Amino acid sequence: MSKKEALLRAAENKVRLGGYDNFSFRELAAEVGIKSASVHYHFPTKADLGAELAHQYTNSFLAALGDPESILAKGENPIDAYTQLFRNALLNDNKMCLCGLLGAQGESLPEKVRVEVKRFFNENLAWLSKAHEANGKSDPAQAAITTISLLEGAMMISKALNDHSHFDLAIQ
Amino acid sequence: MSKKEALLRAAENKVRLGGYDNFSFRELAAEVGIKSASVHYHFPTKADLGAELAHQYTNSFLAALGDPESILAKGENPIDAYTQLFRNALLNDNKMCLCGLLGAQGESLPEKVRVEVKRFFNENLAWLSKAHEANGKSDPAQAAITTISLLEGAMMISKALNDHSHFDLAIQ
DNA sequence: TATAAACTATCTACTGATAGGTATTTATAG
DNA sequence: CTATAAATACCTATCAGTAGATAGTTTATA
Repeated sequence: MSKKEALLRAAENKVRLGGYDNFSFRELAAEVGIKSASVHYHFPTKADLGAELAHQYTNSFLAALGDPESILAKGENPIDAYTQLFRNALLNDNKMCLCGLLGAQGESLPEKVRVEVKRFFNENLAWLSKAHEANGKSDPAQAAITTISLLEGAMMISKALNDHSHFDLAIQ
Repeated sequence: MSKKEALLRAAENKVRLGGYDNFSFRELAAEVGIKSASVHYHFPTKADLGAELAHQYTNSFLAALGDPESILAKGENPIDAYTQLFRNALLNDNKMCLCGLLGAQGESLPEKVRVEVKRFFNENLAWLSKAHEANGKSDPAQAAITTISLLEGAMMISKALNDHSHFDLAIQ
């Protein structure tokens, strides 16, 4: 793993635990074994790092999802697959959704970070609409916002109360 | 309004826009017209301020809700009343739920702040359970976590996308 | 020999926090 | 009634620590 990748992974951990202000170039540098000034070689500003982090996070998330149609073709419910992806993020990593946390912080973020967070939610809503439509839902757009709201909210509360059983109860 | 109250109101605005790190004693002091050192007279540490803020926020929220039984006695659905309280917080203030944001940041917060955030969610879940039970729901605890998850999540996404119509669509 | 990836050294700005001082008000004891 | 003590609510000045960022330099790679 390159230093640049290592910096992004270290930043992801910190942001998912405490938000955009929860990492500094000094901390990241120390974790990957370089000096803080060198972080600026890979990312000119903190906003650049944050934006690239959110961008990659969105890409990984979408890649892990695959296509709703092909999930359905395998005889699985794409909404269940989506729910499980969230559940794994919470249970395996024991961390918030990166863009969930950044979304809540939106007003205080640099513009280029906010743009990437918006992209995450727009792409997710599009995916979920497609999935609900494939499931024959009468109002796919409404079902989409309901699904992602429930999952993000349940994740947040489970983290706040430090009890993942709330998540499992919410998604029943 | 006393300086202490003014400090808490100023802090609430900042936290609801960007989280716990989004205010400093200097900023608060400047806003209410005192010096940053004087803020320490009212709140020994930043954690003390944060904890008192979350505590008062929870109290105000519960006070605004009233009792589920008495809402029902007026012929209204307590869950609708609860939903409207969230909606007003989003539309009037155009800000996140204080404890929603702090809950997501949970891992990076001082312990005494985290305790107050937990209190917010436990009290809200208790209220919602009572309300759903009064409505004759078969599993009030599950309905409660579902309700609050949906509302917190919808609020977060509406803020992230800067479009409150998502909230209204989600609560239909 | 050019480029990439790091370095050292330094800057300004801001953070929460503390020590110690100054009025003003309130409560208490002679 | 008054002198004194204490509490309230601020102040100035300052601290050590950390923040993001920059300029200029070195080292390694291809």
